[in-house]
Amino acid sequence: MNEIGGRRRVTVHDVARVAGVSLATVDRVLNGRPGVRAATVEKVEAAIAEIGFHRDLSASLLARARDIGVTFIIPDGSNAFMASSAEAIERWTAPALSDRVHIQILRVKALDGAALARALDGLDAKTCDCAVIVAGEDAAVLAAVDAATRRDIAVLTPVSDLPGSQRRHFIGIDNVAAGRTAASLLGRFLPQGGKVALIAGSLHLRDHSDRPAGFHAALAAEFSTIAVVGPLEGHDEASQTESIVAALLAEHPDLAGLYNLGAGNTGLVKALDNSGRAGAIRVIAHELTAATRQGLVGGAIDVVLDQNPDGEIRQAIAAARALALGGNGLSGNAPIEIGIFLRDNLR
Amino acid sequence: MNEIGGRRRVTVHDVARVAGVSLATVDRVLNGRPGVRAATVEKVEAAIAEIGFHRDLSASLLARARDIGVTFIIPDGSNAFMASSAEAIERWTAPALSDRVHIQILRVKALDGAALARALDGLDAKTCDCAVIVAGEDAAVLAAVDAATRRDIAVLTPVSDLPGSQRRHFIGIDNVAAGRTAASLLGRFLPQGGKVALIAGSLHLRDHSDRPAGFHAALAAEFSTIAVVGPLEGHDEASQTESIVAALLAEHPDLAGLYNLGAGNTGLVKALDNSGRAGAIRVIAHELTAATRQGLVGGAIDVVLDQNPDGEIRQAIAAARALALGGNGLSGNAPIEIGIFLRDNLR
DNA sequence: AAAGTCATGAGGCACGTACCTCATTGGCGG
DNA sequence: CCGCCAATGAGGTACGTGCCTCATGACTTT
Repeated sequence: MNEIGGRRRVTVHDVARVAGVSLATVDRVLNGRPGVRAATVEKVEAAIAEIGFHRDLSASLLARARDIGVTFIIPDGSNAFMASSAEAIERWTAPALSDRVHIQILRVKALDGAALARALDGLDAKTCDCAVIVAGEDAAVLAAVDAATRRDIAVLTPVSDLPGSQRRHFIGIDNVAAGRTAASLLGRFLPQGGKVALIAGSLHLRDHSDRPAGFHAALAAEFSTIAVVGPLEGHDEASQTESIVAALLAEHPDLAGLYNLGAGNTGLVKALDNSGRAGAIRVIAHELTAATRQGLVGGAIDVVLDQNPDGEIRQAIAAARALALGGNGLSGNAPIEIGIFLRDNLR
Repeated sequence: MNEIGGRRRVTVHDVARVAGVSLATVDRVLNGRPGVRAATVEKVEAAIAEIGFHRDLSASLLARARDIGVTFIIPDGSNAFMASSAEAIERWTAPALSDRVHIQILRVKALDGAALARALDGLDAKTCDCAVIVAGEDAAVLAAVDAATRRDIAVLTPVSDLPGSQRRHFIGIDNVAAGRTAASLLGRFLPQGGKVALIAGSLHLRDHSDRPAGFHAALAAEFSTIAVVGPLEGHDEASQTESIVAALLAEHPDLAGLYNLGAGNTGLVKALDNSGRAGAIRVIAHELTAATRQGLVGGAIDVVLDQNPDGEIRQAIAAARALALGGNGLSGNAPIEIGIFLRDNLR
């Protein structure tokens, strides 16, 4: 009794019966194989719509000879966000295996479009149904993405979108909104107005250029009493960020707020602590990592905006599964929300 | 070739071979059927661990004769949060069907423990593997939950925990942390200190008593210059909340902040707009609904704390699937985070 | 010693789909 | 009219697990 509440499950047999064709023909239509007249295809599709047939993913997955392969290509290096993404991927590897999704991680040199393109080109459609990449806007990468798509490998681009490419799906936060949110919080934190510093990492990645745009726009629209210093570039690097912040603090004794939209937060916290002004300046940073966590708990950082890598990974896996199983992969996954963390709601 | 990268899938046959027992015995162990000596059980479990066997959910689901039934029992009435939960449930009904999860919604009278208990008692294990309920701390409900658990129906309690029961899993935000977060934000919004009003709904539900606890604790610890007015009870009702807020605003011309931890936000926004002081008072409310959305966009509300019903529903479905399939259901689902929304990061 | 109980083995069918091979049909051109 | 080919039918096997029946051997009870 494959039923709940007395209704039998609708199967391919039902489709065949209603359409007045054989099972083999239904199968040909369902799996896009050749050898069916257009008129017959329509009959089958009408029957599918009429009785509300939905392919049973369990049986489908069981019947197809091979499992689903998903390859994550992530930048190598010391970037804390990427490290936590990698952790999240590893955390989900075993559970995904229960759903016959095999996960593989490939590391490439950070910010090297050519290397990423080579990695993409090297993917074999036999062992990889779906690639998940973090890419800058690079011509070589765009070409590689399109080539992979033509080889029947779906490409997902979390974190940073690739507008010009054939990518199937974007998973990630709205970085303009993130910048706006930082501005809006700082504005409310400083009702008297004041001087606020903006620190960027590299402007190469799209997410790092969207954020300042949103930040400036929101400040201009709502908080005209706040003046912005910068942007200064910390190159996502702890020691550089530390010296920049230290210089900044020395130069502006009246600094009231600070927004670091890049990485290198270890340096940020160190500089603030050393200056003795931690807690007196309202600070917003990005990505929940060991460094920003410590900053929150210690009081040097007020708010952390987070991309929720765990959620992104989960969604990427779900989307990959849906894509590989013939769905469109877009159904029913909400966009990732911007995580906002204070000391008080740290998970 | 059921493989990726050349490694064959580990099946029950492999377990049987490695353990040196028959397939039937492995099956008995895996599905908790009687008739196996303890020593043999250990042999099988050792083999499972050794070769890393994981039950194939697809095949398992396919093999068992019936699908998974999940019943959501939600309070009837005009509560906006429940309405958006119901929407989220309906949104996920179709996608869940692809995974052989049948979703059913049962509505009971709000805040009526006896009615909820009756609904739970009426569930048949034949058509329902898992019930998801929102319950107050009621003796009748606790008993019904335990009874359902004994009938092999797993019970999940999102939103509001039931500490004394046999519930299998809690999905929901940390409401003490939510209260702390509201306090922490208001404290930072009002660096000069000031008077802040606290409005509660009913203190019957656990979430509504946890929030003020966190709120007061955080204020006391970090923001001693802020004085609290209240708590006043709005009974989660728009008209009552409106009159309370109107009276409050009239009585305290110097009110600087407001935290409504209950529902009835339509009334809150109306009272603020009518007073002409919307935007001049920092306001924090709960649950992203049409009313709070409007408040955010219009400027009457600064921040909304949200339980993310969509995420909760998704997790409840996933947990129900895992539970019904013999897993423990707890693996790999992060606790729900507190959503923090400003006008700038509205989704 | 006979009868009974318990642990286990052996094997088979079912679930719904994918994919394969081998007929069979009908229409077409030569 | 014959042969060719495209379209379709018929039917099988496989995927990995759940669940069922029946047989067998060992050990206990009377």
